[in-house]
Order: sequence, then structure tokens, then C-alpha cells
Amino acid sequence: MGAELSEDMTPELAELLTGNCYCLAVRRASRRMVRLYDAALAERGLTISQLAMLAWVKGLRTPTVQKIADYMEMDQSAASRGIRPLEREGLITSAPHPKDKRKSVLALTDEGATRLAEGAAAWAHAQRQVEAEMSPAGGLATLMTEINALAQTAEAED
Amino acid sequence: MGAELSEDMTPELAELLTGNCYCLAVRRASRRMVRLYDAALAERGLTISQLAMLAWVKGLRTPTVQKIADYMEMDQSAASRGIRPLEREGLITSAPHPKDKRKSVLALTDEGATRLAEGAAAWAHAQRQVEAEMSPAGGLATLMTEINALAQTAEAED
DNA sequence: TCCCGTTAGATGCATATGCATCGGATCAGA
DNA sequence: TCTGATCCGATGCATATGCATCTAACGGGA
Repeated sequence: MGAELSEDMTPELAELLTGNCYCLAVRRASRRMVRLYDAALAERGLTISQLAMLAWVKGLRTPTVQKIADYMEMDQSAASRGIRPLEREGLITSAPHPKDKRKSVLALTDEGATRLAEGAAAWAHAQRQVEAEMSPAGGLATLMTEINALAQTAEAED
Repeated sequence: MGAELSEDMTPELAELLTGNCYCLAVRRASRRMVRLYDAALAERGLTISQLAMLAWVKGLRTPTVQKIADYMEMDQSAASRGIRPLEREGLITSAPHPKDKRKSVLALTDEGATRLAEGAAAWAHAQRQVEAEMSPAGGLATLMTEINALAQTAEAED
């Protein structure tokens, strides 16, 4: 693990490379988690993002692209594009909002509801797998609270 | 926060949407961290990934695409593509390995070394910002250990 | 020396993300 | 009722990622 770091690295760069960068650490963990969950969902033809979007479409009273982006804390454009494959595959439909023509109200198709249910089962399997392999110091619940806190770190400001 | 979840959500789906999915939580945190660090590095014309790759090029004795991918725990193809912008901008060079013609040995240019040093300073600023805003239960060090553990969760197996 | 299994890097393909921006629609005021 | 500030969704552009696959190159054993 120690790796073959050259001697003329500043302490700062050594820190960055040895797992002490919050950003790189979380991103590395993210890549791993996504691979694990996506693999679990692959048989159902879904990614974890797509499963989440289907779930929000079902869970929100009047789901729109913007709302989904807000709840998932991602850019509206990313949500917009993420939804396209789901429409293409006929899992969700899009209809103009009756009152506000700017909005499109999304809805699950029957096929979408089926895939969502199947995906949720596969998702639960992945969840259990992570729980079985992880034994964090303060407990998984605490870890989740802290990761979520990381997700709320202020955007910049200075 | 509670959101407007419809009543007919299975407990499973409710879990998935309310921040209890390890994958979605870490990914959300990852998005936020990347935005924060990328913003801090934007003035230097670098992303956090690019900074890390420059650092590995400097830190490894004989840096190659494969080695960087291994150390960053990402796919070789992702590393390969990530390095291209850095070459295009003249921050690193690529030369054929003397013994093994399959490999390309990467190296920092003077400009690359300069940008790396500048970027490291901006990175440290972002690190301090996260530290100032986060007060996790078990301490940041413990949190990092646990996030890194998440990054080592087995790839599948079942 | 020849052949096969392995390794390195590059590419095609598809999703994931964010920023800037555009055009259309809405809405709150003047 | 007109108008300027907002909001909504879509796009262009660029990076980020992973998987499968292809070609070239290596390496060891027959």
C-alpha cells in the first residue's frame, strides 16, 4: 500500500495522495458503491440513478424534472438527461402540466412500476451486502449521518 | 425536508429516498465535494481529478496510465482519457518506455509542476474549508477511515 | 523459435455531472 | 396591461466513469 512515492513530494501532496483528501476519498467510495449497486441492478436493466429517479417519480405528487433534481441534489440538466433513457424505454411518460406550460409532469408506466419494484428488491440485496461487510466505529447509522453532513457542506462563499 | 411522498410507497422505496441508501448518500456527498474542490481549483484551470493525476505523475517513479488507474482505484480507460486534457495543455508528456514498448512513461513538464504546486495550495484551502464546517461525531479522522472502508467494499461475489 | 496467455493503452458506446445559455412561460409590480 | 425578474426544461460543451473489445507487445513454455 505504502506505494513508491518519490522523496521530493511536499507534505501537502503526500497528504493528497495517501487518502486524506475528503473529496478524493468520497469520490473513490462513490465509484465503488456505484459499481456494486449498478452490478446488482444490471439484471433489471437499471442503474442506481435510474432506480432513484423512478422512485421519485412514484413518490412525488407531481414529479417534474426540477423537483427530481432538487430532491436528488443534482443539476437540473443532469436530471433532464438522466430521465431520457427511462422515457426511451417506456418506463415513464411526460405530459404537459395543465396549469404551467413550462413544466412537464412525469409519471410511471405499468412497465416502469414493475421495473421499479424489481429494482427495489435488487437494491435491498446490495444494501444488505454493504451492511454485512461494513462495521464502522460509530455504527452505520452514525456514518450515514456524517456522510450526509458532508453532502451539505457549503458550496463555497469565499 | 420530509417531502411530499405519496402514501403508497413501500417501506423499501421510502428508505431509498430518505437518505438511507449507502450508494446514493455517498454519491450525493461526492457530487458536493467535487463541486466544492473543483470550484476552488477552477482559477488554476484544474479539476480535483486532474490535480490528483498530476500529483501521481510526480509521486510515482515511473508513472504509467495503468499505475495511475490502480492507485486511484479507477478504470484504466478513465485514467487514459483523464490524462489527455493534461497532455493537450502541455502539463505532462508521454514517452515510450525503453524496455516495454506497450507502456508510456508520463512526466510533468515545468508548466505542469507549476500548476501542480498552485493547485495544491488551492486544494489545501478547500480541505480547511471542509474541516471548518464538519464536526462529525467520531472525529474527521475516524470518518475518513470509514469512508475509505466503504471504498473497499467487495465488488460483488454473490 | 513459435504459439498462447497476459498486459498496456486506446476506442466505441452509454450514462453521469455541472456550467452557461437559450427560448418560452409565469408572475409580481408599476 | 406592460415589463422586467424568475422559473422550467433543453442543449452545447467538457470532464468523469465503466465495460467490452481491439491491437500491439511481452513472456514463458513446448
